[in-house]
Amino acid sequence: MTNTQLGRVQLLIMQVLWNKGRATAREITDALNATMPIAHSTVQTLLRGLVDKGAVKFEADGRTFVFVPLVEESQFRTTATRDLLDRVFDGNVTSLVAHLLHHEKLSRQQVDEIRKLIDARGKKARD
Amino acid sequence: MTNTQLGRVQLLIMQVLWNKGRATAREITDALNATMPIAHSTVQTLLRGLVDKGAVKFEADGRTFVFVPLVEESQFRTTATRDLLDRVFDGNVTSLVAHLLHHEKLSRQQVDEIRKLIDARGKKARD
DNA sequence: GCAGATCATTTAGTCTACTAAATTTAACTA
DNA sequence: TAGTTAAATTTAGTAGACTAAATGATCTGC
Repeated sequence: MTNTQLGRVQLLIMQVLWNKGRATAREITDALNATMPIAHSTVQTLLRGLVDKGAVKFEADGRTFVFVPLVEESQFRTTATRDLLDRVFDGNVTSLVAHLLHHEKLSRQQVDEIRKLIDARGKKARD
Repeated sequence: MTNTQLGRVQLLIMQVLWNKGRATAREITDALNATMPIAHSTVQTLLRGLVDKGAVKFEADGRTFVFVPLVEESQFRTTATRDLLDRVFDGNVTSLVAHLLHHEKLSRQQVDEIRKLIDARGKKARD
């Protein structure tokens, strides 16, 4: 299940799980409430949806469930990035990078860091 | 109105408009039907939504409407990219670029091209 | 002038995500 | 064991995007 579409709040829940590794519904609710107001029952409903999607599994611990992410953050990042690429940039990675370089603020440090990434990548470029 | 959220099909409609500059509902329906089946009335409904959002305006030409994009593609790309950046990459451009370099296939030509973009960008980097 | 075509508008339904109250179930505690 | 607490489940509702049939309005050719 490497291709998982997530809703806005579902993604926030996954981020808590990626962060903690595993968590109960209550812990997730509390973590989210540090930033935004959300009812516990809402979190539970969304968690059920994530289980249905196969993004998360749960294990019984006494009478409560502990939720564990099945999809990894990097998998999700790939899905989400490819979605942007396909929908908005005609599948063209170069065109997305060009957009970032032209329209997002970058410090000299960040530009240097990106150059290093390119150099590293260049060494192992295929075809 | 530089921050426009668009639905999946609404974006396809906008892409036709960006392409042609201006078009009637019928022309848009025909263009979309080259790729996917969609009813003319669906296109008209979505166009009304785009007008409500301020993404598009229309001019009367005889008894038909000619639609004209108000939001530019590059504006939309900025919105969509920033959305990905904020939701998925913690607002960190470098981290998105790193992801692209690690997880998307790139030919040597593409890597070279990206390096050129960086060099050009590096020359005018602020702070 | 009217038949057929074409356009815009109205109406209506589905689906997904989100929201959370209300209810039920289970367990601990005094 | 009765009562409180905390969990899970059920139920219900909203909103946005998408879908398109049905209806209404206007033009065009004959």
